[in-house]
Amino acid sequence: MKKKLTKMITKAIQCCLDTHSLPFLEIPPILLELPKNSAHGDFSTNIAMVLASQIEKSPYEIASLIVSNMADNEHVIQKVEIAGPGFINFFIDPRVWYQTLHIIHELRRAYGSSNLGQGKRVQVEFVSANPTGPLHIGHGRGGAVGDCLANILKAVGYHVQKEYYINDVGNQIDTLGQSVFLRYKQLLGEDIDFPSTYYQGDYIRDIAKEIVSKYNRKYLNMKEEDAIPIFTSYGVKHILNSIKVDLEDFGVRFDNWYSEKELFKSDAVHSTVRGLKDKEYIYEKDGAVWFRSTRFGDEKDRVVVRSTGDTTYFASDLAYHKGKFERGFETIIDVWGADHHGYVPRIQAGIQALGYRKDALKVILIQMVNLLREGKPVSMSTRAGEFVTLRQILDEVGRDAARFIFLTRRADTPLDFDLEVAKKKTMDNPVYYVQYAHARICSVIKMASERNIAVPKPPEICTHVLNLPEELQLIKQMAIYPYIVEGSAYHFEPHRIPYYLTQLASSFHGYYNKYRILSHDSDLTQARLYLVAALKIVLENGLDLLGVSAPERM
RNA sequence: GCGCCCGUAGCUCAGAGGGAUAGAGCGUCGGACUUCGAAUCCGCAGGUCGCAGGUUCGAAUCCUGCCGGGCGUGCCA
Repeated sequence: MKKKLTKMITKAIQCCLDTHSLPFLEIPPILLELPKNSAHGDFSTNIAMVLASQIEKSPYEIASLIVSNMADNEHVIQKVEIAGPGFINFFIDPRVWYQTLHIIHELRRAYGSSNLGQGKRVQVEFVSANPTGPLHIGHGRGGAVGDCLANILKAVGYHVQKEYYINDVGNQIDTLGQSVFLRYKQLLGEDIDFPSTYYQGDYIRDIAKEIVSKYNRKYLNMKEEDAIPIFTSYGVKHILNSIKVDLEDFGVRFDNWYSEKELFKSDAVHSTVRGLKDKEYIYEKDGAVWFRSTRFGDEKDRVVVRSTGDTTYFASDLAYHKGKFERGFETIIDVWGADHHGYVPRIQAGIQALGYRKDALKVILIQMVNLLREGKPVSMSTRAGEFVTLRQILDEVGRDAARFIFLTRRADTPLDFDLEVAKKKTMDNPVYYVQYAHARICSVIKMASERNIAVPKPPEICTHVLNLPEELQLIKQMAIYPYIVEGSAYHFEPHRIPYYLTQLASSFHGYYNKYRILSHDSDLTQARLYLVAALKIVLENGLDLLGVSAPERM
């Protein structure tokens, strides 16, 4: 519909140019918006005002010219008005809106999908928590956003891969191995002074216990430098496994798990540094090796090889991102915690130095989650090993509520997550509001079928009896769903989907309370069933993008 | 100090490539179930969009400066 109107307007302007009723000018992109106020029509354009700034004619005059030159061959427009400072408002013929019901029923699961992405390859990397401890609530938010974003991009026609980057080498991992080893010795009766810089959580002890029960005192007699690597890899494997289980239960499944260790094995880290050296982006100072990121706008140069000879995390990241492009992704998306935002300029400098476009990388920053219970903050201290894990959230509030709440607010604003509110089944918690709309529709359809009324097929339907303002409103809302998905993809903003779904559910609940779907009027009953069945499809598709279930009963 | 993000109703937040009269939910108060699910609906109240300038036909939205909050600013990850 939008495309049709755009085309008609463009033609009308072209027509004005041809007849010289408008002076020569370049036709700017025509923006059609959906007015908030229904008195302003179904679509509205400001094109006359935009043109007025280029030529000496009043917006009203230009608008009149455009309108009088418009050819509505398909009779889709019911009425056109010029209003306000020069808006052209279009009122669409209801028959056109009824078409969208047919489209929804025909496309079903595919309704809302498009080919915006044209099959371009995109990678979304998210969560990527270090395998040194269980996932916490912040990872949950990142997981929900990354997963949903990937779903949305897929829906608009990108070829998407979801990846988890495993930082399985480096200081933190070494510390993990040492922590487990010390707990192991402690369990076997040695008197141990456990350093405060080591991982304090109970899960470390659990891993040590497991090793004791499997291997008993075997590693006690071994030299420490031989034993610790064994504890390290055992710990990593164990923790990574529980991370996978948690994510699975959270409904997040990755296409690929990428190991930093493999990056070293293939010599990618060092060869990336060498490659940069050839381009003179690398120099030595104070015994360390530096990357000249200031060349690309970073505030200072960054170390890639420490004076100890160890490469930095940043060096790995350069190699990792280079590899992403080499694997054929045109766009790569990194979902990071906002506390890493200072890292963005240097990694962007990096990919430019490696010869890729700065905007080929999009970093989505996820703000922190404030965990509350009944309005009061829940204390969390990573160092003391006291934190609320994603597992606990899943057990307490459930996957659907957790995901929906994570996705309802913009990623870049801090989020208050109240455990008690998340369990409530009221409008504090819009998950159930949306799911309830879906369940209600299922219930109505079921009731209808018990009365031997099936959801009708398109040719049997008299959609024109759907002439209530609420019904047209619902149809129009469903009609914009594909635009919502596209906009959400274009701006990398998943939160638009839950917002839309809540509005859609609200329109439905209002309609449902005011009118009856099943009545003695057979035509009307059929038409309304057809309407709500379409609504059910849209709700399902939307919830599916969020990774939230659409229950038939609740 | 410098950099990034955020300041919208009492609270939590939307506001869709500048658009017309800035919207929801919660909370207050008052109403609606013998009829398709009351996890719902309807109504009332609530605002100088942090402040001050600028850009223009038009700004919550873009630019500059200030104020307030968060985060970052390692040869840590």
